[in-house]
Amino acid sequence: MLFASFQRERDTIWRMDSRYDHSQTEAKIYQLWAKSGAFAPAKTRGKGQKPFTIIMPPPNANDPLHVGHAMFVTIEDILIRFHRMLGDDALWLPGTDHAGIETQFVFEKKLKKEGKSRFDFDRETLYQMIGDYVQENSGVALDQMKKLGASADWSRFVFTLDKKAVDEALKTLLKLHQDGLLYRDEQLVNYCTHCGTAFSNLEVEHEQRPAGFYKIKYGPFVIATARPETKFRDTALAVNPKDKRYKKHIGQTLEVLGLLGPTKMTVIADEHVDPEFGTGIMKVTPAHDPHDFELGKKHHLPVTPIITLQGRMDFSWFLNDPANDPENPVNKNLSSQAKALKTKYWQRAQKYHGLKVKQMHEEMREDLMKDGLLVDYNPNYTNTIAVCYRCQNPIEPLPLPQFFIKVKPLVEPVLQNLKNKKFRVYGAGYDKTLKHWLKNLNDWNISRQIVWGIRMPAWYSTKTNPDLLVTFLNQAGQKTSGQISELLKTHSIKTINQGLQELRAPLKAEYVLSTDSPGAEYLQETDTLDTWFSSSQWPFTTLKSLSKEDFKRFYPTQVMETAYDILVFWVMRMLFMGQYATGQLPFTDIYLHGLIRDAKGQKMSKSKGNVVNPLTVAEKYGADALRMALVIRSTAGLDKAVGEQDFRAGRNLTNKIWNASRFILGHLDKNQTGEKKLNQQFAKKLSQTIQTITQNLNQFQIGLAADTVYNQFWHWYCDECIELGKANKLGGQQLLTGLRVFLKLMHPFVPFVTEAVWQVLRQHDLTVEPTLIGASWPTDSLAQ
RNA sequence: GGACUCGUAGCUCAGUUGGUUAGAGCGUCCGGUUUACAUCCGGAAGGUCAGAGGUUCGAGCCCUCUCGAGUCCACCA
Repeated sequence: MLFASFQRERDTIWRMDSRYDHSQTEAKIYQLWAKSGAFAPAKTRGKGQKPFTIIMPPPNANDPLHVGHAMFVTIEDILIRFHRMLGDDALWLPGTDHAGIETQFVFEKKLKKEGKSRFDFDRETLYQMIGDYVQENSGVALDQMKKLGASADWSRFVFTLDKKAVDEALKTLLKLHQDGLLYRDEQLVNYCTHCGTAFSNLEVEHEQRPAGFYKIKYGPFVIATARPETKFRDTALAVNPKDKRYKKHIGQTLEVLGLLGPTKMTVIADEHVDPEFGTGIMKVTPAHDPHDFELGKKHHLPVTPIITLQGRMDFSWFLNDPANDPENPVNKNLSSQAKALKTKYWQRAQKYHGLKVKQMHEEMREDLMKDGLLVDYNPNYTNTIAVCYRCQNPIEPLPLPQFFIKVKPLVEPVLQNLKNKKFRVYGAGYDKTLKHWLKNLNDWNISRQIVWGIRMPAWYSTKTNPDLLVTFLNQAGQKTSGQISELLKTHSIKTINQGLQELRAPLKAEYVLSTDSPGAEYLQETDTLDTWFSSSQWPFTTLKSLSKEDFKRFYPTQVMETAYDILVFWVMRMLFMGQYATGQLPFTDIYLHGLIRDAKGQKMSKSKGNVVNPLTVAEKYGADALRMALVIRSTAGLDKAVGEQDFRAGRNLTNKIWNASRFILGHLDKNQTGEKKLNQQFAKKLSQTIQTITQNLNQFQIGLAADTVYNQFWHWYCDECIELGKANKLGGQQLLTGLRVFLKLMHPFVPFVTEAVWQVLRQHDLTVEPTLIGASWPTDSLAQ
């Protein structure tokens, strides 16, 4: 039985059991690394040292790790350890993301359980509460990454809402503003009435959903629609200019009888209308349909919303019009028949007002039938609708003034750089996907109606914008809302600002963009920036927030490693934002890993109950086993099925490494010299293996490198060479050299067990390098 | 409708610029334990590399088509 102790580690006795027990080693090894100072690069870059920087994709600050995180930790740790051993100036910069919407919604759920909602608090208080909540949970993910062996430089940790990082991100916003690339506009935004915020186009999913399909009598026509509730605010009818059936109506203004009486509608012609679909005639609702909105712009139609931000029907436009009120004096001279009609419409509007869309459909169906306007109703029609990526509720396209970034000028240089191969994308065809996206990207809506995030630094003067709509909690905690000019008569601006919940500025409102308040009479926009706005700048805001020197030394970075499913959300945006803000691409190599699926290749989901918790696996089989299982034979861009048997195989490898080392150590004293020819062959093959693994890793063939080193170690070194050693055909020193080489080659993949063995070697003075994490990568000379 | 990807052993997947008898893990069968490891060792079965055609001295890999599976995008009201 062999005994060993850590060099200079007091009282830590290492017993080489016949089984490798990860639970006895991993925590100690991690501490050893931390103490050795290996995580951080040296104070200054050494002569001739190449930079190697990876900015970690920041996990959500309040989320525990899932298996996807384990994948990025493993791959990035492999790369960083490899380059650290190569002698590069290696930095792996960790951080966490505030994840605006995700986090706020988790917090709101918590509030709901306590019987509260976000509307019970002013935005400052709410922000503080969420901040405290995130603070409480933020250590979890970091500790878990350490358990997986992440050799990141924790001294350079950055959080997306750190003041310095925020300042850097806002500098870019001001630059965009100055360059005329930031604008405020009222467009149809993707509004989720359930989540209470707008989303960018990328955050909207399209789904086939059953929806009722209506054919409704519309004056002389019949129109087909799945959204009958918006017809009250239709502003035109559209037909294809080539459609013979309707040609004669083009340009006509017709009276159309609807559920609330007659309205006037002009028939316009547009190529966009498909004569084959439905009845070939389309109602135009610019306020609630993206295409109708475009059409409305083209034909100068008014934008008249009927659905509120809360997702309820708004008939105030009807109810506020005295002409519609049968009891109003303006209607006193009506005939009794006319009055009865007015009363019917008036009562309907009252009934409709405030209904949710779904209820509205039911009411309408009944009323349409009563009035004989419903030509056909198909309840089994399936339609592609936009749904919220978070809550899966339908997205309402609503007109709302928001801030947008013009992307075309930002994207151009990136496309050029892609064409000129200034950066590479590793991952099945995703370079093509990226190209396609860059070419077809729409302007980026960066406004979000939530508080957890970077507040838009836009300021509205209450003097020049008397029509700002403001909601705030007064000193007694009561909610008050109204136009600012009215509110200021009874409240001080200070009170309003302190209790401010929400500010809505009309599109024409003037604003000043500034990180500081331009004056006492200004109120700041209450919207926050899209989380991706700050993360798109992450590669340089992190480094800049640390120090000028760090930015200079580590930017641009080398590798961006993340899952392919956030290519367009994050990677693409980092490319164009980095290029724009710094004049340089933020990285040169993009490695996209696939998604981890369960053993049967099915997607992991909570509802299926097949979710693998990486920490549970790490506890059972060891972090090394988990890492190996995730990465071995994985391919960039392709999904990987991983299950219990893979973890077991990984665990078996760690045991194999442990026992092979145990054997070598126990047999060195026998001083075998071996046969010269076999020794030479051994040396040659060892060199070849080094070359292969090195080349694999340099070419980002990580799964192949893992597979190769696994097989070479197990089936060549152990099965063949050690057996030759037993027969005294291969020299003991040769085998020891081989062991050291393999420990080094395997270290990036299975860092704990290799380091544990290394420490035993060190104890026996069988290596001069004190730690494996700080050791040099083997070259094909055999002087290891 | 557009784009991308995949189809290799029973299952999950590798296969590095086209180059000897196509590999691994798990599973199956046979054998093995006097001391590195049964979390092991030796051996075996199992593949017309989806199909067809083409380029080539040579194709799992390159090209074309067909079939099958999946992902992403897309304005059919």
